[in-house]
Amino acid sequence: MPAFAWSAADWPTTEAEAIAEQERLRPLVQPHGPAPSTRPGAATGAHAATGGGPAPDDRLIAGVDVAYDEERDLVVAAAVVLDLDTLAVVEQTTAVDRVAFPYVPGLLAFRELPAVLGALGRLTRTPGAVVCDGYGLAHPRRLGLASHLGVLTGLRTIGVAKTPFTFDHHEPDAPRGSWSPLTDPATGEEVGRALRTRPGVKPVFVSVGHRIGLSEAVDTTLALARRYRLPETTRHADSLCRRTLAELQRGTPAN
DNA sequence: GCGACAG
DNA sequence: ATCTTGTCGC
Repeated sequence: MPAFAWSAADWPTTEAEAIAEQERLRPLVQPHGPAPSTRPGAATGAHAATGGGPAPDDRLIAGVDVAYDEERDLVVAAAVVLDLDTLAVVEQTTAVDRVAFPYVPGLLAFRELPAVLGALGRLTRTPGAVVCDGYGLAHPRRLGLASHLGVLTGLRTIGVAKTPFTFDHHEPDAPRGSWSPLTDPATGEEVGRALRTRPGVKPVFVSVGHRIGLSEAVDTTLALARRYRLPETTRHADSLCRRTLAELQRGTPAN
């Protein structure tokens, strides 16, 4: 899945520019996405969905995550592709980059996506969907990390966050699979779901990224989180980017 | 102005 | 996210 077409030169530098970019991309998010045969390309180009690589394989699902070394201004991203049936790792890649943006609630995508796009671009296979560590439509301007990545790549994306952010929810019932609405206190609308992936354990927060519905996003999350609270995709991506950052630091001791 | 705030 | 000790449990 060759590198995606995006120029670092156009990446927002200020919060105002970043917010303007989110408003520009927001209308490009697709709820369920057209049938494969009529599916338009991503916002940046006709064949952006695969970056010019192989067609998406719905039997595969990817997970992405990043780790930081704030002191050296470094960010390491990891992309791990799993077989949706066996949850076996099919392929994994990493990418190192300079931190391109500070952490600002609501603008997380500008901090993490450059490196994530780099890792995804190194994959040989094209997954049918990508699970992100964060939110999708559940966002102040309805363009969280997951939705943003989806619009940029054309790939189907899902957002699975570990905390409620600024949203409201009631505790889901104890059984695995139970869920309750995640609502935006500002508008009252349902922006996602608090989902119990493990009996009696703190829920995860699922929201739609791009080209998928909330129910399917929830089903996919449950399929990926059987033994642990978090999806296997994010667990693998998390350990890989941390491991990579650690050995990178080991080779470049403190200055 | 103050508090809250994905990762 | 990262920092950071010990502790309970499979």
